[in-house]
Amino acid sequence: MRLIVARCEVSYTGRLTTRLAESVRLLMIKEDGTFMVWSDSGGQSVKPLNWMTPPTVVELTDGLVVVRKRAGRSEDRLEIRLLEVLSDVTHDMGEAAGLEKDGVERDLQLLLADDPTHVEAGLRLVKREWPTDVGPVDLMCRAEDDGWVAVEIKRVGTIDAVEQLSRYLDCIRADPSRAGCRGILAAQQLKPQAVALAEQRGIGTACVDLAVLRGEREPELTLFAV
Amino acid sequence: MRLIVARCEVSYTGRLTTRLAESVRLLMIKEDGTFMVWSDSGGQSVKPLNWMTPPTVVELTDGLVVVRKRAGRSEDRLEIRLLEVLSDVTHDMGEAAGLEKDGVERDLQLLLADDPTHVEAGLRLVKREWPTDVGPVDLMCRAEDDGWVAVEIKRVGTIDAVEQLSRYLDCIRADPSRAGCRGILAAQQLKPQAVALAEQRGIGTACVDLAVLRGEREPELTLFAV
DNA sequence: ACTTAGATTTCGCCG
DNA sequence: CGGCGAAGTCTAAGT
Repeated sequence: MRLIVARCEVSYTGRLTTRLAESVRLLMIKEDGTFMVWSDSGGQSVKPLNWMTPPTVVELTDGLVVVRKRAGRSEDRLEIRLLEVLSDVTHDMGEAAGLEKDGVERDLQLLLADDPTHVEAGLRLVKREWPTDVGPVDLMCRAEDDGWVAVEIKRVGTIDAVEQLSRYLDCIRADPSRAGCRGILAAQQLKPQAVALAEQRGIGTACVDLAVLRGEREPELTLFAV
Repeated sequence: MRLIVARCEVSYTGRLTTRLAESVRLLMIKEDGTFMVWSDSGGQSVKPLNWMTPPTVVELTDGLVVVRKRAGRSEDRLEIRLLEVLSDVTHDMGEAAGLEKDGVERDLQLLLADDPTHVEAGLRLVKREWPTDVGPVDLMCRAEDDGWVAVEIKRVGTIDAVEQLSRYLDCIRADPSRAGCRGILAAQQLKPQAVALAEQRGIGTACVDLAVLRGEREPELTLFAV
């Protein structure tokens, strides 16, 4: 990885056109060809001002950096005019170990499949990823009274999720044996509008806590965790 | 901006939980408190492995960096165990000039409002952002035969855009005087599925070129164009 | 190869 | 402050 701190001007032409007036910025060039321009305190804190994803061609000649990339029939071009280089270092970082994630929607689905009672008391799983004509429902369950219950799981429950579950329910209820199927939207966070629309459509909502789910999963470990 | 290159282990707990095994990485700390962890060639090239947006509290004590942030009732926490610091430099970048963008959807809309004939020959603008119950239509126009035409503008025309325009048309046509209103989806790039669905629903499509729009903006140039 | 859906999406506008 | 839509979204999975 090469890190250049320099007073510079930047212009980009590609899908859109942008310009950056003279200022001190960080140019970050990764081994894989990724190129980024960073300011210390721009508007969007975790996003580079300009960037180009691999595959790129980087040319550094006489106070001018040109980063190019073929984009369909045209070309993406990032041009940096270097007015003063304050620092220019390169570090070999070797092979990086990948990021292990835990707690995304997939995990939420698995945990709730493991124990659907967190969605509604008495719920029993029939099948995960139950297929319908318009896509798979996350969980198909039976309620305490043996009635069918379709569960859609999201990390954030929005109005779109209610629409999605509604489409599934239309399909599911087309089968007379499941005409009485209920629907529940389960999410870590439920938007008020989603709750309102769900209520309007007779769809239930359940707010689930990942920590609680996890705590119930390995009861013996919770004693030592955190 | 502080740039630390170090062999380190990273763990994050917050909305989800992640772990990074020992490896050499770049720690980037911006003046505004933004904290990022970068590898040289991770999977997602233009996105940090871990990050935290301001406001953050950064503690660097004895081979351990702890970045904390209040997140609702809970706390986001990023912990970096430093095993070997290879470099640690700080640069003052002063005030950065902002990024000037040109060529996003907004610009496309303004250019087409200026000259709707690029959507369809003979089209005349009646109003930009014409209100309906389900949101504003980008352009409301009259065709050469004086018939109403609603235009939805996207940078990339997807199936969603066709759905959106369909909803608008339902509302617009509810008024008997505009029952015959046509719809056109105008985009820089049209997805084949969007074209298919549009055709199915009797909605027109128009592929517009930003460069051509821009070139035709000066009337004297039109004489030589095409 | 293309399409669909998730993301610690982020970010900006507008109420 | 919350909801909604755009983004140079990106990325990964399934078909």
